[in-house]
Amino acid sequence: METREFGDIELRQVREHVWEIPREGEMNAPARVLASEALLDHIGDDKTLEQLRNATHLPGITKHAICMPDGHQGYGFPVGGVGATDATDGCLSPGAVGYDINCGVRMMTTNLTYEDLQGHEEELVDALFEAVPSGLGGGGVVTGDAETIEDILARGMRWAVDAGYATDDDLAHCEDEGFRDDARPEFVSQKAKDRGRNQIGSLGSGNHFLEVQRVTDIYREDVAESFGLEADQIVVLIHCGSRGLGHQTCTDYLRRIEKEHKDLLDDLPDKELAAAPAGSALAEEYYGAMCAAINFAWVNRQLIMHRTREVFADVFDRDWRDMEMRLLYDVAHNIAKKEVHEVGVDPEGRPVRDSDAVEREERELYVHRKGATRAFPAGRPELPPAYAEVGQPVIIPGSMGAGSYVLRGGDQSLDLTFGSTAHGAGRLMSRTKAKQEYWGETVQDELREQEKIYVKAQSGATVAEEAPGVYKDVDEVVRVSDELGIGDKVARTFPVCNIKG
DNA sequence: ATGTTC
Repeated sequence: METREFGDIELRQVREHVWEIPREGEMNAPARVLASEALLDHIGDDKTLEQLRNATHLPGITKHAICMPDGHQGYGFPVGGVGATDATDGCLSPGAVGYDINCGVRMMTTNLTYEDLQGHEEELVDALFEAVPSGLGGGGVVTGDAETIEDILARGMRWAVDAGYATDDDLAHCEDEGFRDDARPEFVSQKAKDRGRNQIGSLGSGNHFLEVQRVTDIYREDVAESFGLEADQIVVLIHCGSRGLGHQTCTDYLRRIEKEHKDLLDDLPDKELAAAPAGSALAEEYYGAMCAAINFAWVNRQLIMHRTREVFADVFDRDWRDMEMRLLYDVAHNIAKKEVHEVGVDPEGRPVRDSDAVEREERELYVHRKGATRAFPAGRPELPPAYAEVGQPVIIPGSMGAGSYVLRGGDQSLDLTFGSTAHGAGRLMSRTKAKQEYWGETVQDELREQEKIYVKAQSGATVAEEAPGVYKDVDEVVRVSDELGIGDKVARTFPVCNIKG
């Protein structure tokens, strides 16, 4: 069996695209990397593997710590990491969720074709840029008073329905129906709420964007039909998170963990893994606060989608309902969730990998997905009726020059990844390096002239940082997901208009 | 990712 070495870490190949760091020393489980040889070279290039091995030290980590094909190093726990910890005697880790709680992506379909849009690209990109708040700092679609922010945190997209920004159909096409019942706004600090108040409905900066795209390829006709996708169709992708509110919430709880659970931190190889013991008051409070920030992010994406419908109605002089602007799905890729999974256990009832298991039991776990997307196959009870028979849509954004993919949850995902797959292309170089290599305006000119992609951004520096060349090959990431059967290719899109911070 | 350096 083939092995690969990166520094002091040796990976053994289990089978194609599956690599394992064997359990040793203080590790509580082996680690696994799901990658082709080419992607593994990227993953071995930074601290991802060391961070993944560190993650296996988390109390109660079950089966494996897993790195998706687009993994790269993050704060403590790798981006592209999945870690399922026992919800009773394990831990809950803000570091394994990330700063941008419920960063995620949604796709809205339309009945427009690329032909309908051609000639209107500049008008559309200008109107979207005008209507959708973006960039660092404040300014949102709505400004919330103290009562509104509480309501948004508690009720997520249900608030948006009552306020006239969402329909029941939108709710039915969102992970968790756009609402986490476990949200506890009282555990979100006043400072975080104050930061969130004037950012309700705003894109933010960095890799966040809104993109109008056309469908170029269909890989599974029957699934695409269930998703309402066909070639040449115009769709809209919205990628953003919980802005300052989620960031502040993460910061608040990292600090409290350092103060209140120093003993646990001292036992971990990296303090940035920052976990609170399951069942502790702090774990319960963080879970309630994180769920509230999750609700905020869903409202954020909903308000941006609402504005997008208004802009399309203006530009094409038609009601958005006539253009059938429907939410296909909204997926979170920075979250933790209590989920029940079947795991193999040893004779003492301890979760072990399948090859060492004597029987299988259902366990309640905190599934941390940090830069990883839920990818549940048909049959999981969490799926909404629209996708119960076909599997959930998974949306994987590529760079602004490459386009994106729609997948559906694969039938191997529950066995391999606790029902997860990748979340994007993954960065190849740092933001600093990107700014040395690229100039924003040049990138925009080339995309427009060579690819008919219209990009408008608050900052030229952001365009340089997000240039297509700074990302890995999204096709390769998706190929691995499809071949492993964790997320199956359904359709591919290509950018038409892109706005960003 | 982020009122981009508590």
